[in-house]
Amino acid sequence: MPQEDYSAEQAMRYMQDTLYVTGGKWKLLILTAIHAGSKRFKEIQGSVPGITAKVLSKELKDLELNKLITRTVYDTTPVTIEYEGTEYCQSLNTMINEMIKWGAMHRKQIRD
Amino acid sequence: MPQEDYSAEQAMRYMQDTLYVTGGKWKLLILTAIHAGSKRFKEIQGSVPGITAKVLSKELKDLELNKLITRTVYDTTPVTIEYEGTEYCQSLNTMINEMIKWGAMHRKQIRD
DNA sequence: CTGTATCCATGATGATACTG
DNA sequence: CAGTATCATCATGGATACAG
Repeated sequence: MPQEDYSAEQAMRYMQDTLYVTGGKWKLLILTAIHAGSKRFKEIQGSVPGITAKVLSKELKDLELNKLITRTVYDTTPVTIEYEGTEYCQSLNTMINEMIKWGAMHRKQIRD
Repeated sequence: MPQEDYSAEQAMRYMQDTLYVTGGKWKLLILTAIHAGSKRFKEIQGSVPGITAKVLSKELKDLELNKLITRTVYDTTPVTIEYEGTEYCQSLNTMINEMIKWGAMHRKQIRD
């Protein structure tokens, strides 16, 4: 039984909060892509396997609403749009890196 | 731009692996409940707000298949069944704790 | 390029009742 | 207590076409 910093009820609420913002099939994958350097719509779509434009569009809006990314329109011809993680988004870095690390470890495990 | 331990493609694959095992609406909440000490079916159902017996039953089977929990039948009267995290499940502790910590921080932020 | 609109299929979930 | 069965509903996502 691990010692926790929070009660079971608190832990549950906080986990729910985290999942509310980052949960679902795509958000963490999109953040991973942006985290890794993708900025343009097509670039992100290329990085996230299987995502369609419709879904990516909706998810980017959600992330923007939650202040995790910014959408900047550059007045070039044709217009260029860049998505970037906000400063606040960086608070997710530790968590995201832990998830990636676990996935790497897990992949090793199931291969053996 | 943070320095990463993995290439963008690797990071994406590993994140996908992690989400494959722990993703979806309920798995991390169930693991949080078990992590916090819940063992019995009803206990877990009581800890995870809104989950139905049908869904919990299915999710517990998935988690068992992925070797994250064990299901033990005790031959009492009436029969007692306990779910517990495996040793392998403990490798998720850091990640889960980071998610809970982030939720706690985020809740503070949005309150202000 | 960066999306939006529409239509449709599917899987996930909810409600309720029921079993060993 | 610990689930399963059945039916209905609903959100998610896929395919395709189209727009600024």
